Amino acid sequence: MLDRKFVIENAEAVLQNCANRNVSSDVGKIVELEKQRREKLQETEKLNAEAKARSKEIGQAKDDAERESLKEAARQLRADKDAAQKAHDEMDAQIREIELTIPNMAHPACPVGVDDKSNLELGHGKHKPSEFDFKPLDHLELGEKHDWIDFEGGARTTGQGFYFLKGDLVLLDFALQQYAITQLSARGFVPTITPDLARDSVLEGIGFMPRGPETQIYSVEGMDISLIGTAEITLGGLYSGKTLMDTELPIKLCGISHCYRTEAGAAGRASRGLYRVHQFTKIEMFAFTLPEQSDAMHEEIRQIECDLFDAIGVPYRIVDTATGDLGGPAYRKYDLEAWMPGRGDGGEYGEVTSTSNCTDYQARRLNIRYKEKGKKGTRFVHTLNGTAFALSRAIIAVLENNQNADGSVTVPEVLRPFIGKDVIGVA
RNA sequence: GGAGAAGUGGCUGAGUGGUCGAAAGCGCCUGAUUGCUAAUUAGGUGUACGGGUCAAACUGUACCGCAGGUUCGAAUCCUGUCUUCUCCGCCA
Repeated sequence: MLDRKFVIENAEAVLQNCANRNVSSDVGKIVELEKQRREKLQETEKLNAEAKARSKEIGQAKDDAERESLKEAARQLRADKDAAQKAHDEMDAQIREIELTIPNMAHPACPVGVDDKSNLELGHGKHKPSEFDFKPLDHLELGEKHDWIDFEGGARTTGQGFYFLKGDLVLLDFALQQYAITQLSARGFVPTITPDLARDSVLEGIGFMPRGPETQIYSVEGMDISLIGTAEITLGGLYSGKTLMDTELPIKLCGISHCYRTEAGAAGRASRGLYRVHQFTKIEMFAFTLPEQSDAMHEEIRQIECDLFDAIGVPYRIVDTATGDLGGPAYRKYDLEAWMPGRGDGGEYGEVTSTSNCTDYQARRLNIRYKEKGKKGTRFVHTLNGTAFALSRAIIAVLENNQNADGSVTVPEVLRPFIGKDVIGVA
């Protein structure tokens, strides 16, 4: 959510931004409604002040007659005030409804375009895609060969898109988690295991739609909680409604959680294997910062993502996401797309991480503020998130890039201490 | 899951229908004073949204977990809800 005053005072820029993001919001209506709302607010407050004054006089009334007449006057004023209040609240609700549809403003350097075709490639990782002197398998073929992944069993027990991970792949999964947690911890991100469910109000604050036909989220029947699609939700919700001290910031967290996604409407884009699944584990970075820290923090998180994927020997490219592909909360977003030799014909890049600077967009919805010592008032914090490893996709990248002619997979050196093997899938 | 108790300002904690944004203490800030990492003393010290101003000063409204209700008037009474604590049950 944007600041209401900002929207009113910069209606044209906000409208242009909506267009750039391929979102339609009735900004003009907000401007008009807000003007009316303020008038109504003043009327309400005036009536209320008047009613309060009468009520106070009742306590000191000389006699019953005077008391009764004051009561009547107060009753009338209160009724008028209630009517004005109601009108005001209705306008306020209408404004808020529109406000919720307005996306965050975009970083000035953000490539402008209505969809991902305008995404800008910023650079590549340390490693180049391998030249295999054999025909590389995709991760599903590798998984089948070694009995690592069982989608059939997943479908039988749970449903399409669920899977069992088995054997050495489990060790690889844990190794990636451990490595990420170790690295992030060393860089000041506090390891944090979060709930896998969150209140719908928190989901909404982060920018997800918990229910409805377009939802990507599994919700729990009869309760206002849902399975989270990412730890961003719970980590962001962690300080909802709180006012932090500026000296506490930045707060850097390394979230560990399962992620559940319905992937509704993704059928046409269905991908083989682990690429698009209903449940996976994710190690997620999250930061609460001062406004002036968020740009630098965003670069820091992006750099960590690069370091992690460089460390596990996966080739990738960095993408600066175009305005139309940013989603609602992001001010700027970088994706890492890993080279996946088994994807498409002869390999393709596939998204493995994403880091967003959401500035104060989520903080305003979640009401997360900070206070500067000695200064009056509070301001909203900035929030940022970024993927360290999404297990499933990181596994794809490791398996496909490090495979050998015999179908075994060389374990990236940094992961070996956690696995205890140099190679997995040896016949 | 069952039964109780409680949720007040940065903290502790008063307040059971009117003059309460809320006593007191602590903490914090400012000044005074004492030559000594402190004591004493005076004053100040919440947030949000409006009005006002170049900016302040100043000023209106709301906020005593949250949402409703009763009443001329609610921190105070009623209902619901959330959270916390205690006891019981169950259980990894």
